[in-house]
Amino acid sequence: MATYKSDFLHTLESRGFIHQVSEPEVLDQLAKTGQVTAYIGYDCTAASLHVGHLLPTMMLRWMQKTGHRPIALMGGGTTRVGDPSGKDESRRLLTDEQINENLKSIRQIFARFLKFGDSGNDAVMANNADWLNTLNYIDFLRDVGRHFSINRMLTFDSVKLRLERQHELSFLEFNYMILQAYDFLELNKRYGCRLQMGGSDQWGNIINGIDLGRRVAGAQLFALTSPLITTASGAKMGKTAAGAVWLDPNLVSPYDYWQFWRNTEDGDVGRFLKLFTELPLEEIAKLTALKGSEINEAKKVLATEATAMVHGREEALKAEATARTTFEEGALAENLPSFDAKKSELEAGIGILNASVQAGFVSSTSEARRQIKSGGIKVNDVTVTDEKMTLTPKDLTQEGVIKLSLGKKKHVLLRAV
RNA sequence: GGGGGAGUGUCCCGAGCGGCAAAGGGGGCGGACUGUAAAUCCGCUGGCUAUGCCUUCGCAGGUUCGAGUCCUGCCUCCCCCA
Repeated sequence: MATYKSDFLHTLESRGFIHQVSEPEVLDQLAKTGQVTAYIGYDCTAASLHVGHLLPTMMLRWMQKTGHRPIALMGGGTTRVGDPSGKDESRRLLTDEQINENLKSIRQIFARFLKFGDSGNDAVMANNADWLNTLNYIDFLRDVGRHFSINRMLTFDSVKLRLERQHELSFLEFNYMILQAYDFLELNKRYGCRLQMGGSDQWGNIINGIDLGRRVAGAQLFALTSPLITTASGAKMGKTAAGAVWLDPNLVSPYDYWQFWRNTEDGDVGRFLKLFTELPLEEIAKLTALKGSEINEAKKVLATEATAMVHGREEALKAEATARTTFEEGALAENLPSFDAKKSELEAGIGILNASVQAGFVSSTSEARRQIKSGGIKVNDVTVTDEKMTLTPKDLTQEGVIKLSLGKKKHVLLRAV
């Protein structure tokens, strides 16, 4: 890889964000001498962003930090179509109301990463529904459609794979790549946007936009993609048993978010520190050099930094402290997740099976039974052996709570109210 | 339109002579070992008021003491012919 002269590309490169860049020298020169505007597209199929969105969002953040202007493009229009890339089945289509609601809540999450506004290199949030929804079909075909070769489109992986595997690919989905190319063109017109970034699977789509821009507007546009992130042991990143790791504190608490990063595999710590925190590289190098179990210190730093980015430093430190008391001191931490139980019910005795379900770490009493059988459930750090056991006021600790645990990592407090 | 094939445990893939809560994987969860890691090994992986009861094999009926398995109709997908 070339060594970049611009802060922007140099930073991305040295932190491991770059997979492919089109015309790297030209882009580097542009970024060095002036302000570049770039965008990344996000779909709005969910009401929150998750860990998988973190990497592209960090790219936007670094962009802004190095003096350039980021655009977060919300796919309010394209979400109505669905990207076929890498999927065998069509995405379910969402209603406009759903899409708009999702947009609203996602907007708030973005505000934590980027400074939005109207001046200098303030970030812009655009929504492609603004231009896609009002498209006139005939005009679009004539102005844009003529530049796309079906022959060529059929060779793109996203299409080819679907066809080879004999899976359905509707015309609607087939158009996705055209719309995405059009987005690039439109953002170029509206904001002078010249660079589109995205995951490596977006390369083909981005190139389409570049071609369209050259043909229609005579613009020189650029592509930059980031590598696909998997864990050292090959699993997809950001998935846990409970599903996606959301960035919304109402969906995944700061404590759980901290825990997610704390449990990073050894082999990923260095890479993740570079990608998901803003610590200087020298410091990361020091942390990565730690051997054996000392690497746990690096994981804590990763967890706290990553959590601070999304939930604020205060929440991050609180999560760190809670983890320290719970795991390292074996003591009871007040800030563990908790749920309430009525005092009267507790006096009558709450069955451990039901309590486990209420605590949220098992989904049925049957599962609770199984966990007890294999020694996975603890009350106040004592393994439960009898599934008929009941919790009573006697089990309350001095702090007035009962600590329920599943396995070694999941702890929930029952509070009597 | 004609001929052939497929749809299985609501995470996925996939076996299944009429006795089936249904083989085997993957994934996940728990246990052991560790360092809240990985790898490895062991156990579990429909629900419930639980030595029993209830609900599951595309959908709806039927045959049978008994149906994932046989029959009929329907839906969806794929292949070949038109």
